[in-house]
Amino acid sequence: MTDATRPASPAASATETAGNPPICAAHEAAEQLLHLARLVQGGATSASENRPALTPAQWTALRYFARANRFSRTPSAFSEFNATTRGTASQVVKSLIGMGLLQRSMNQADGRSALIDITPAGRACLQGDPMTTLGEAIAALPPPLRAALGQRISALTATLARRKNAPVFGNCRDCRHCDSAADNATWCHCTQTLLSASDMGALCVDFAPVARRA
Amino acid sequence: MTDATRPASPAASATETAGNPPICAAHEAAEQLLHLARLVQGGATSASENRPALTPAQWTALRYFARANRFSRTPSAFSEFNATTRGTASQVVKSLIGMGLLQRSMNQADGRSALIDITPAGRACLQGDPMTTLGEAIAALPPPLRAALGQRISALTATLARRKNAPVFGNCRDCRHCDSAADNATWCHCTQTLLSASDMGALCVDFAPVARRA
DNA sequence: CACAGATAGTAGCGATACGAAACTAACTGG
DNA sequence: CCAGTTAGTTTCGTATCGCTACTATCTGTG
Repeated sequence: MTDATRPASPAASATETAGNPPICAAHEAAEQLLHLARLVQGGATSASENRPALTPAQWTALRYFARANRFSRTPSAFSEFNATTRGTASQVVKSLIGMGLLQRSMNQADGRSALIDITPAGRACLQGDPMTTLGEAIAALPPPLRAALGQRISALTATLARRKNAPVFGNCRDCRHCDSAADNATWCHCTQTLLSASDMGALCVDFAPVARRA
Repeated sequence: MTDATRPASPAASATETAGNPPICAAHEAAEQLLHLARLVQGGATSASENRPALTPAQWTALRYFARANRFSRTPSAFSEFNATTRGTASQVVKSLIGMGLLQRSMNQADGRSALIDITPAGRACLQGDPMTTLGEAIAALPPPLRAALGQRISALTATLARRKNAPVFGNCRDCRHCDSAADNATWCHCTQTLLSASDMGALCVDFAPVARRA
């Protein structure tokens, strides 16, 4: 391939990126981060035997209801988490229920509220989550780098969520509502319940530096 | 709020997250990363005076054509970059041209190819890019953390892109086609052209650990 | 108890994103 | 000259997603 096949003359190169301040490293990193997310979600979401070709929104919902604790598995909480409207969230949930990946049950104490739980089929489906490729890539990092990366991303998420007026959705282990009395159990002052060890790693709407219901 | 208002009995808590292996840190970081991207793109993309309410895909395209070098500003290159089809990329470009944010010109050497350039209006529009909130949050990090974060994200992007059969799209300064002879200019063996300093910071389709045209 | 206001969830509408496939035009190699 | 490839567009069907309106339920106050 010779120079003649290239579109721009050398003289043209002066104008094309001129007048443009050199992109700062932070801006560039932000672009790469969005690009990374796009690569995970967009590229070739084809179905296979154990991967039923869910849309990005459906994967997000399935992941959410697999990870959220029992106070947070409602359509409304998911809509807040995902920075969308309740209507949109309701549709996504409905579609997943129709596939048998989620199931709905009534809240005995509040007739308005619905409890959404992931089904065994839903858990099996999560094994084919396209996001796991990213998880594996992160897992391949040396442990100190991986830990630092996770901390940074968490902090950025919190910053952005605050700026977008979305709730922060942290883990109970970092929540100031929680009182770690014993080794295996923790008292949550917000929900007035005793949390098991598995609860501690789950997402919670009531996560708070800022108390929302106290 | 008392315990009675809470939906699940303590006994139910044993089943809801049981049978679920504790989510590993890498998986959790991957989820947070996608969540972060969602917060940037999804939440309240309302229009204001200098921000014309573009869709996420349109923002991505506008950013791409602002940053890509002169060999990479084509609809096809953008479609590869964004892990989408040429048809979709064509539509997004057309819409931005209709808004006057991009402009098209013919490639003299190849009648099939189109050159897409960002207009002054497009550059002005980028000032209102919702992604800048993320850029600012990253810029607020201490410099060593920021640099490490950027490196990690770049590496992850490259890994994922390779796995998705998408091109890697790096900067010329990291490309092995490039031969830094002088301080201000670099010879690119791939395109047989002399690159200016501003070219070096731009995205290139021909970026290569793997030579695609050599 | 009555009632106003807030909240959980759903339904329908419209605009749009996106991928798949078909198509045209132009380039490339023999 | 001609088969094969590549750049780009168009069309179409599906799904996303925000918005608005609506119902049902809960909560607080007098």
